[in-house]
Amino acid sequence: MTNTAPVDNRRADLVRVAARLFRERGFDGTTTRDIADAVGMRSGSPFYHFKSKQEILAAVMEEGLVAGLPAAEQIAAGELPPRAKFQALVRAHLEIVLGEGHDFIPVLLYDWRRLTPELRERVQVLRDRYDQLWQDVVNELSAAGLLRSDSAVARLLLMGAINYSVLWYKPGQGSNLDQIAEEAVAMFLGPEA
Amino acid sequence: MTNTAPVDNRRADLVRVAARLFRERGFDGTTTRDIADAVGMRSGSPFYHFKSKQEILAAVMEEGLVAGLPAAEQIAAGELPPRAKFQALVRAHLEIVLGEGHDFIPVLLYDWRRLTPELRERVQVLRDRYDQLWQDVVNELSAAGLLRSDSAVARLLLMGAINYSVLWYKPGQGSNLDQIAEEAVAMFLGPEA
DNA sequence: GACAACAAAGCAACTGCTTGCTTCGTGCTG
DNA sequence: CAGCACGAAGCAAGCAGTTGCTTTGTTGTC
Repeated sequence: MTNTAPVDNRRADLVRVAARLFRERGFDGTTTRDIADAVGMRSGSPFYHFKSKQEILAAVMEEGLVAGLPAAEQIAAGELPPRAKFQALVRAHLEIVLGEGHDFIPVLLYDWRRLTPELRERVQVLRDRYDQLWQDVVNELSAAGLLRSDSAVARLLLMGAINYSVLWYKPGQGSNLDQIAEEAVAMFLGPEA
Repeated sequence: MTNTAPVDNRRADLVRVAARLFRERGFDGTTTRDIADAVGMRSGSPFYHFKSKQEILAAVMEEGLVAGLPAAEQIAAGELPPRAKFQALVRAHLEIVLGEGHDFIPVLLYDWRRLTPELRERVQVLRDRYDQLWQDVVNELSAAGLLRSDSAVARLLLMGAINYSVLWYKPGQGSNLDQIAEEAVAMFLGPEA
């Protein structure tokens, strides 16, 4: 097997390392020198791979969305009954948001406003797919009588409850992801049929 | 009527203006010069009133908590039945988080991590009171059979759903605060008895 | 020898904060 | 009441460090 993608390893390194730093310290709290240091480059070299610091941020967010979408889309398009499907989606989302090494989506949640309008629009395209996917599942739940509403507000409240966990979840302390997913589903959908 | 409190108006101005700027642009996205400009001072003058930029941030957060706590505590200590009490608390919290000119708590949610450990500890004292108050109401709901769980995770999911609205709510566009409060209560507690 | 992938060096703007000084109302004192 | 001290509030100027980014040179590789 020949090496079909020999390059771009350093670029991928930059994105991965930037994601971690952005998550830990925030976008403004991370300098391009920090990122360069963390991958063993000099301070100007990242700009060979990216036009600007903001482009790195956008790349981090897109990486997270591209990596997370397939699993979520597979669940949403699957044949599970509504409640099980919802639980699977919640669990997958928790993994995306809180899983070890998964720094990309937290960065998106934290530093969305730091993107320039153009870059925001670019990333929004992927975000829309993710939101639509959740809306579809919410509509299914509502149609099955498991949820009171199928409005966009209902979806935003649900996603908010889960996304907000980036602010309080500490791995290996308190509930684990499975337990949180169960508790969330129980709270939103009420007792099991 | 003589002017009994002539002073500290400028300091209060600084806090109010800083809250607005911090909310709009974030803590790191706002310079001390921006704040000085907005109240008609020169760049160094805010440091007569505050030791550091971080102290301004802490003052903003404390202002928001001190202003919001009385109303919430009154609701929590009141004699309303559990469901009505919860709805009132949710509505009051939405006002604190989304109401016009209420920039203080959004700043707390956005830029909590920007505080130094010492200042964070100081503000946390007030935050704890607010969290405990919510936990009490959650426990009441659980005891009344209206909620599946009285765990801290349950409270965090609830507060997350509501707090997350700072990221999507646009005044005068879509649902208003009353409607959001109703929808949230209906979703969490299920149909009315 | 051409190109990808950096290093080396630095620029220009910005940032939080400090320092020395001025202005102005207030109260005290002779 | 004149004269003065004094503290609150802020100005003017600038320092020292940081930041994103650019420019030019170098090196390994196909």
